Amino acid sequence: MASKATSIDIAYRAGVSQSTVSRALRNSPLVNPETRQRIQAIAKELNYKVDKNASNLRTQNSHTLALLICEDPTNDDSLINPFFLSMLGSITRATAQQGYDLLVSFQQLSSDWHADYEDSNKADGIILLGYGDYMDYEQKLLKLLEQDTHFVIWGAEHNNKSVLSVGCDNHQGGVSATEHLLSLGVSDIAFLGDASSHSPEFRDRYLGHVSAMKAKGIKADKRKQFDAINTEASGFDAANLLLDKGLSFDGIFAASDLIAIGAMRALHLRGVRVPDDVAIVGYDDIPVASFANPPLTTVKQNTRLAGEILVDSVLKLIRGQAVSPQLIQTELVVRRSCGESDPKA
Amino acid sequence: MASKATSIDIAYRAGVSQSTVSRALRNSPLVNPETRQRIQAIAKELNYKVDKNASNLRTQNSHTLALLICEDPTNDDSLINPFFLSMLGSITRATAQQGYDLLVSFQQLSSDWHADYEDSNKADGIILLGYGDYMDYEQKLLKLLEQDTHFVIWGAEHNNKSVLSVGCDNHQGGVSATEHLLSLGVSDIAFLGDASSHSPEFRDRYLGHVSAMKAKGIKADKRKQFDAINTEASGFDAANLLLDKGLSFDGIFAASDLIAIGAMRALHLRGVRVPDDVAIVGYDDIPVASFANPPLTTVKQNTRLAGEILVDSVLKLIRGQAVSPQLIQTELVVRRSCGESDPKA
DNA sequence: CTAACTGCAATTAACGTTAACTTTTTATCC
DNA sequence: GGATAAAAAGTTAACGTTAATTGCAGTTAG
Repeated sequence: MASKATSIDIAYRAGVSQSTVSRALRNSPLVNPETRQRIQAIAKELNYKVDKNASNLRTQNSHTLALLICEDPTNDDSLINPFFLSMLGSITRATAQQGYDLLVSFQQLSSDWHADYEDSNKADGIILLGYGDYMDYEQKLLKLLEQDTHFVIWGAEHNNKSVLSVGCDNHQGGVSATEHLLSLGVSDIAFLGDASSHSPEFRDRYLGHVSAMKAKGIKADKRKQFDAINTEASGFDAANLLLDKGLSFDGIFAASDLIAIGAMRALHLRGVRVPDDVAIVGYDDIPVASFANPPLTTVKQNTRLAGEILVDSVLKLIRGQAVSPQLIQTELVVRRSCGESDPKA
Repeated sequence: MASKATSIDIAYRAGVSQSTVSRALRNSPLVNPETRQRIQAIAKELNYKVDKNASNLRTQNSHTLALLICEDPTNDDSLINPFFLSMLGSITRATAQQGYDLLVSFQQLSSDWHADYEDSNKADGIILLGYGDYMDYEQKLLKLLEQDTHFVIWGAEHNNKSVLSVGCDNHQGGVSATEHLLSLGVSDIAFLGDASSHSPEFRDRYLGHVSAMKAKGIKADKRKQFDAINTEASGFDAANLLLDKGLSFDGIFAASDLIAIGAMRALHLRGVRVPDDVAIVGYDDIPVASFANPPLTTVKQNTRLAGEILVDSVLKLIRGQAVSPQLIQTELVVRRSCGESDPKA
């Protein structure tokens, strides 16, 4: 074929007007069923597809969502946080299920993404995926609000009530991880992970940990909290620091699976056995967790559900429907790293 | 602001015509530098962004690529092949680097994606990521060709010379994995992975294995090749089958890391020690590989480079520049699963 | 002093849809 | 059989750009 078929070509062949073609293809009841079928047949034959740009321009919406993944600038491209990748998968499917397309982008924090996607009509709404808070993250969120952009952020409920958020209940996750350790008689627990307000997620997990301890009448020892960011290397370092301090501990609650895995490597090198000497719980249930040695007990975030709710939320926002922040319950996945038997092995 | 600013609004404020605004914003030399600056200042002030739909409609290109990930239909959403996720990351970055947007989609094989993205002008070109060959995959490729769609596929060079492909050299990867085992004195090697034409990648790895053996005067034992698809469970099953057969072997070359990890689980349960009793090499170097127990020696596919080349290739195709299929060399990553010492541990 | 040129900006015609309005055709009712 | 409504189609005006064409000063050349 010479060039792409347009609705006019179809109209010509069908001997009707172009607008009738448009209506017929969108199954408008205003067109005779017989004509409609004829038109649709021709369209199929010519392999016609409505031009999205024209259609979007006319209807002023793009039927597209943008997913922005904001990460700490890392030198290695391939080391994207596995949890985010899992979310990416579920968001992609949820988006497709709703008949929308998905634009994916990893954001350098420096760029002014805040202005881009929706303003240029590339997307009808934005999903922001990112851990922690960055330099000018807040400012940008405010800018988005100011511009009436439709967006949802992944994470804890935001100070600004106008920011719509969807996140897992990190506090509850911290509680159940700690309760699990306590139920096994492990009560001298170290926490590996940043507990400052720079990592709201980690901090909430820590607070959950503290309150679960408190509920059992145990005071969490602040000296046994070691900062760590969400990488294996950072977990390795934190565990070494912990060991170096010479403090007692029979359990570790790591703020993420990557941290836990790094910690296990450190423990292993120092001759500390898991779970015999130290029980360890991670967080996220990334794929690696089940393959670790021993398989890691962890707090699972339901990424499939999370993706669906995120997508559902932006769409509601776009449609002007009522929405409120959502908190998803976590689930403890018991494997061998705390001494329980792994059902799989 | 009431509604989004258009170029007409800017024209009004600047006291010039709308088309002058358009030119000024695209830095056309046809407009007086002074006027241009004035216009750009106003645009910034009004937070103006060109409407992509209008612009794309007019210029007839979308500055967008589509990435279609075709996978075997799996029931669990989150279990996307980690190798693909890594590719996704690198493709995303490469696309952004070239100033393009990226639409990502996971394809159910049933759907008629072949017709969608480029025909509807949503994307200027398509990158196809998928393992193996599926039911009507071929047909769809032909359809794409027929429609003059700009697309690249990930994988081995295609029979049809018109199909542009980018892939890693699976044969060479198979050779180097096997050579490594042989260099360690391991020569009774089982191969876990489909070796039929349904999995061109795996088959090439197998053929590489066979030819490396042959080069040392050893005939690969066809009985020691066990079918397995790219999942941990499948590797587990294949290894059990291998053990059940009672055939001798002191090495395993797994067609993928997931297969290798499943196999290691099976070996572990049967009391076979890695690397003491059996050396094992995987393929892909997915993140899990380095965290496995013992860390897995594997053939690394350079995903960053692959992503760049894929993107570069479609863009060349779109621009009508000459392109030819590319084969990327692999790299052996030595860890402990073959008895070598892991530099990391 | 007119003709040709140059540098800048305005006009205008697409791009391929959708949706509001109009018009024509067909069916219905007294 | 003619008024009336309903069904089906046609006309036309956007949507917000870009690019080709035209217009208009001011400058230069013959």
